[in-house]
Amino acid sequence: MITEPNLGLRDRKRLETRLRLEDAAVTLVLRDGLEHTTVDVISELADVSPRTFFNYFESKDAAILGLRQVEIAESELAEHCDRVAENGLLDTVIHLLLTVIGPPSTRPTMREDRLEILRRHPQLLTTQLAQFTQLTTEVASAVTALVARDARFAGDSPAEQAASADLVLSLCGGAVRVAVKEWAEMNPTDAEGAAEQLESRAISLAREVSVKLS
Amino acid sequence: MITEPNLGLRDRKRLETRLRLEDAAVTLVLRDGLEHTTVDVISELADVSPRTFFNYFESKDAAILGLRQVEIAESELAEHCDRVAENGLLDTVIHLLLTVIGPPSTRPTMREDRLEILRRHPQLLTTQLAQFTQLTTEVASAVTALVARDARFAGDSPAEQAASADLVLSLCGGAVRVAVKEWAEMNPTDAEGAAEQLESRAISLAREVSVKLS
DNA sequence: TTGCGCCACTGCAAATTTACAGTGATGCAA
DNA sequence: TTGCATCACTGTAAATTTGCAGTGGCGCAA
Repeated sequence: MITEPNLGLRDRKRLETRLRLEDAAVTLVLRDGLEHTTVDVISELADVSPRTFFNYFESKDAAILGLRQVEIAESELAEHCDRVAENGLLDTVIHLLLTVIGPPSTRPTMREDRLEILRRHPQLLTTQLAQFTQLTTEVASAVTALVARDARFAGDSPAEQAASADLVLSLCGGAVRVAVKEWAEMNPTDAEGAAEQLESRAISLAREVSVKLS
Repeated sequence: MITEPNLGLRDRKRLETRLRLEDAAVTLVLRDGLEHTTVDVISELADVSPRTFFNYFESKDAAILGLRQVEIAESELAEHCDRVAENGLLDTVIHLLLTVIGPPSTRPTMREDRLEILRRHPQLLTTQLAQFTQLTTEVASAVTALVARDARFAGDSPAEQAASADLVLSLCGGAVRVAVKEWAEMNPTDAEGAAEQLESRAISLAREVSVKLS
């Protein structure tokens, strides 16, 4: 059991429960197939009640695919706003994206297992796509809020701010995507603690490009 | 991990938490001594917050000695009352006593460990004694309620009922004590599932005597 | 003696989990 | 076609856990 530092007891247990549910879902689907894996047995294997399952995931598919519920609370946004002053907009948006995507699972083979599941049950791709769409929308509005609070865009019109937010999101999204791809291509044994490096790698990618373009 | 049957998810987890706390307390006291074992480290080893510790035990000593908080809820009493109709008063009181004492821990060496702790830290005997006193008092009032609901004592005065309750409690307490002593003297390897036999042994002891005296 | 820190323990509000009783969709057997 | 069972999912109240800010005792150093 990898102990997550910087996390209080409550948050650590929440994370562990989420991972137990994802592990149980993936394991059971691989063993018994999608239709024979009910929410009840997933919850039983994860040692929580079925109702708790739906406190963590919007649907059975979401647990199988590891899709997190996307909703940026006002308080959370405030934290990110504080980051803007210290670290700049790019860093903040990248941090926000990684927060939304969530920490990669502890199980090393999780990625391969999920790809195998998608291969066997292509209907899950629908859920996958829908989630990506919603995720982009949600994050976009948050980024808009962040841009509106940034001094450099303070005088712009709302329309201009929205456009800037879209561009910032594109840039940061691309940086995260590249960083994740690099991470995904790493030798699994090297993946130790790469989660933290993911953020700094994405940030330096984004900064590089933005400096070159400025 | 021994799975307890007949128990819902909520009750099973509550039992596991209690046992984790008792295990942690005994382990740490044996390793580090009584004064170096704080509630904080016990809770940390049991993976709950220190506040939760005090939801389960009235004091640090209670956890070390495995003394359960004694309080017989109205609903619990109602269940026991149902047993009176089916099984008779003696069976019911004995069942109540064993419920209050609580199921023996899963760890086989727990008894020896606690005796060793009492040897090293005799001041814990004070807590032990105090608890026994309170336990007797609490159970006594419950037994009084049970007697009051028993058809054979229905016509008696409250004073007579109270006296009968005391005698019934003495008899059943003695039976349980003898049964526990027999159990404690068993070869530890034979102690498998003896918890259930404990009750039937105590019941037959009490019945034997009451038949002989009637 | 005084202050300071550690520790046992408590009160309380907020977060989390559970039990339970639903609803609606879907498949399957009579 | 008509139940009937199963399953995904939801609303809600109650149980449980946690964080936090205490209180009070006690030892120990200045």
